[in-house]
Amino acid sequence: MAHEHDSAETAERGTYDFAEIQAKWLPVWDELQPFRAGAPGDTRPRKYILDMFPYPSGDLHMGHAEAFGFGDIAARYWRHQGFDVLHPIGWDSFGLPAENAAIKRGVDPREWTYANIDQQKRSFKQYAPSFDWSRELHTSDPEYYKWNQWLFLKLYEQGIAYRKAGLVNWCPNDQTVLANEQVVNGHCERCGFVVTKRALTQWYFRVTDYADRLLDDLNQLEGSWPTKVVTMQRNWIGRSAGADVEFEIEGRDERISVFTTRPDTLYGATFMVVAPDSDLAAELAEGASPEVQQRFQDYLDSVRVESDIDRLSTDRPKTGVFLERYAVNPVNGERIPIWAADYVLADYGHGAIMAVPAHDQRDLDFARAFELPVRVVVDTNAPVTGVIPVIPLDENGVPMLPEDLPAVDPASTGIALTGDGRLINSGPLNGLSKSNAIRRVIELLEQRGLGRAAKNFRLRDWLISRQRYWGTPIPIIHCPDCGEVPVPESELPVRLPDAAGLDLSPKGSSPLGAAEDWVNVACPNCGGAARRDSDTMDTFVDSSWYYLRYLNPNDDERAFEPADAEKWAPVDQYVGGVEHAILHLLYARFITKVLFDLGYLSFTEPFTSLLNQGMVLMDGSKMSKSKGNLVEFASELGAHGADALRVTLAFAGPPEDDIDWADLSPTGSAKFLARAWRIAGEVTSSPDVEWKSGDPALRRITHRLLADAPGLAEAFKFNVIVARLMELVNATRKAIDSGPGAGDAAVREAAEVTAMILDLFAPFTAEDMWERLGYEPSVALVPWRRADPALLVEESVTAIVQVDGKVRDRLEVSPKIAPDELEALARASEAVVRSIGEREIAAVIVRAPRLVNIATKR
RNA sequence: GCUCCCGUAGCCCAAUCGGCAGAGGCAGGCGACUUAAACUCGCCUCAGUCUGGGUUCGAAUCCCAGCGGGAGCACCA
Repeated sequence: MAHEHDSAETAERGTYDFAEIQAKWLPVWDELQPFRAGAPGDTRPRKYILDMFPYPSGDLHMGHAEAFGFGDIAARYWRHQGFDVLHPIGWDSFGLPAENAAIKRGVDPREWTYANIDQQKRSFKQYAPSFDWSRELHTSDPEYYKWNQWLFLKLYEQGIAYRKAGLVNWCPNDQTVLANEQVVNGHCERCGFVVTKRALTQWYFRVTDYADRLLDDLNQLEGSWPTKVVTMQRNWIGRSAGADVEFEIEGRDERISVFTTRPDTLYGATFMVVAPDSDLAAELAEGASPEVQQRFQDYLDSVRVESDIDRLSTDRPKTGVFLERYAVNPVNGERIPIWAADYVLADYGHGAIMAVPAHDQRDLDFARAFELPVRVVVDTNAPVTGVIPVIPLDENGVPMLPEDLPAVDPASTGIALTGDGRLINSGPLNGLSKSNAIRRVIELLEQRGLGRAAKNFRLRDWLISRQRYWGTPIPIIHCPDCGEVPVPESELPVRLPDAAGLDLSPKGSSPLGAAEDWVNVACPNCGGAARRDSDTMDTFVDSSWYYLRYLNPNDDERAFEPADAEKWAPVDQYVGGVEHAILHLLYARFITKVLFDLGYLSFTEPFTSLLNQGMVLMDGSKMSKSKGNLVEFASELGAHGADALRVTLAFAGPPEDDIDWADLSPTGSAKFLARAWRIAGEVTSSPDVEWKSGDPALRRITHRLLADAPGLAEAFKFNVIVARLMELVNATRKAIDSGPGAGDAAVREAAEVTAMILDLFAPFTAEDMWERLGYEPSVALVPWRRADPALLVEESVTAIVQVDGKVRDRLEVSPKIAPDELEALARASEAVVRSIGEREIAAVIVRAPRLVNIATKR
């Protein structure tokens, strides 16, 4: 009998089986398409939620699961809030891995890439993020990269895209050039090889023209972008203010300009240094004696073989060569020697500096190494107006007079005096503070035409050409007669030639150059024989504007429709890894500003809000096959199901924190989901039940969650929402088992709210619950239920009574209690009276209705 | 070396404005159900917030110093 009863009950309630639920709902969603955005006539307000699109590596891993999970929570949340949510997905499908696989295994990079996309897409479908798949795009499709080329031509017209010769970063492993941003601590950002320099002619985007705006507009992003990313971008752009100062050079007609942030120390300049690898150094050396020329040449050779990584080591002894040439200090006419030294960089400022060893540590190190004079021009012990002077104390704690201060001679201490102070030994600047002296000396220089206020950036122009196959061909034709000729827009796209028959192995020049049929063309201008530019674009060009292509990825008339951009863009919520803090995000900001200037966009920042998810670690370190700590996404998915994985990752902690898979329990998440799901099957009331008749205690918990969840979601506190859902499910369980029972209206209400909110984290379970509760799919489109304000106020609150900050009593009072009434109750409390004892009351702080603190005299 | 972030139960994490340190989970313990086990359900244990100062009626929260961990930058004139 008992057995029979059990099976009857099981048949009615069922058992939670994630595989069954997944298989049940996937086809339904495919049919219903609840995540299609921008339906004609849809009047809902719009939100654009975007995940950084993936490189198609073939499989999803835990990092994807986490990142796309967070993006999906946001997308689902805004849908419940009544928004028409655009949540697209696509593939960043150009790039080296495809090419390297082709070289290694002889497969076609295109086939390799698209096979990977197929596989990864199948994984995605299992995980069920609420993507609008109808907008899927591939950057390696001609339909996409055509518009990359269009963008290039627009930039070319503006003079923003240009070609120049220069020393560029070179990765000897990938056999290609790298942008500055792709060199991390002297290593290739992709493969980790040590980067070297090569003299090459390459294509650049003039991002430095936008440096000021890229920096200043970061202020708008503060608060909605992670502080870390904003700081990193600020540092990367690296604006510094100072002056350009011109020095006459003996035996040279033209003056040399140097940039300095400390023009106030101009009287302390005792020598000049030029970058050995600059044209300037070569020219100066030419005018010197043969021995000097030889020594310079030897030095230059030794500098050239140095990799960046050597140059980066900070406490390396200073090296250099005296060029036996002299410059003239514009303010005091002093003759100072000119040296070539590698601590001065050729591509920053003017590739030359005035050296002030007393007040700059690097210059001081150099001066001490080569016994050059050191002259102090700022007395850093002197008090400065407007600044409270810090007067040093002697060993007895008595303030020291300036004349008693220890001698601080940088030449002997080896420590440069970089602080503020009063100018000395500086003619008209004597007595001024640092900032006043800077202002004054710039005035003097400007009057005499020998200098001016100036600013400089660490940011360099973006090198965008690559000598590799699998990328967007640069739409330029080189004609012997006409020079650089842009491919006419009507002839776009310039399609990539077939890989078949091409040697893709890295040679330092583009494989496209060998595709004779492709590379040889008639000049669009004169019709003569000409050659296509055979370089391809950095894939960061592809991703710098893809967010706009999603608006209508099939538009073959234009890259995007400005009216669509007006409707949807900028992106309301962008989600992705912090590894793109500089690269991708800086480039996308830059291109957005360019498109704004060209009149295609009405906004200047692409991503209004940014969420950087942390990493998924295993046993404290990054997962990798070689470490043997790899947790496979596919096997976890098979073991626990998509929903349990999503809940586990969302619950693990704040999204921006790194999480350790070893600390997590997908089994625990699955148990929670099963608990929630079972409740939906136990509800016996019908959907038209009167909510108000429900148990008030349970309703209060439900409505508090309804009220709090939006704030939590918008602050990305997804882990807290999951915890609150668990609390609600526990309370509902209790209401069924030992409270008003499964038929109570509050139980149904709690179950429905659980399903609605659970949809953010566990869409399959939520959808199934929704059905069990008697509704049609999809729960994803259910509007957020409004919290009843009446249920948010407590009937009574616990007021705590403190004496000298220590809790002595608790009182149950009305939330509307008057402060003096509460104080009277507190003073009457026996525990409080006992605690105060004989002491006299000094003050009573009342914060009705929560707290009374009685402070006594001590 | 410089800058920024973080230190709360055995572990992962909560804690609107400075106002009861605990919401949730993991692990652990006890119990109910079971012939038994699993599942499920119920109950329980556990910290005074890294250390030392300071401000305050009151500090996990604000300030200073130190210790520990993480990140970024690192010859940028």
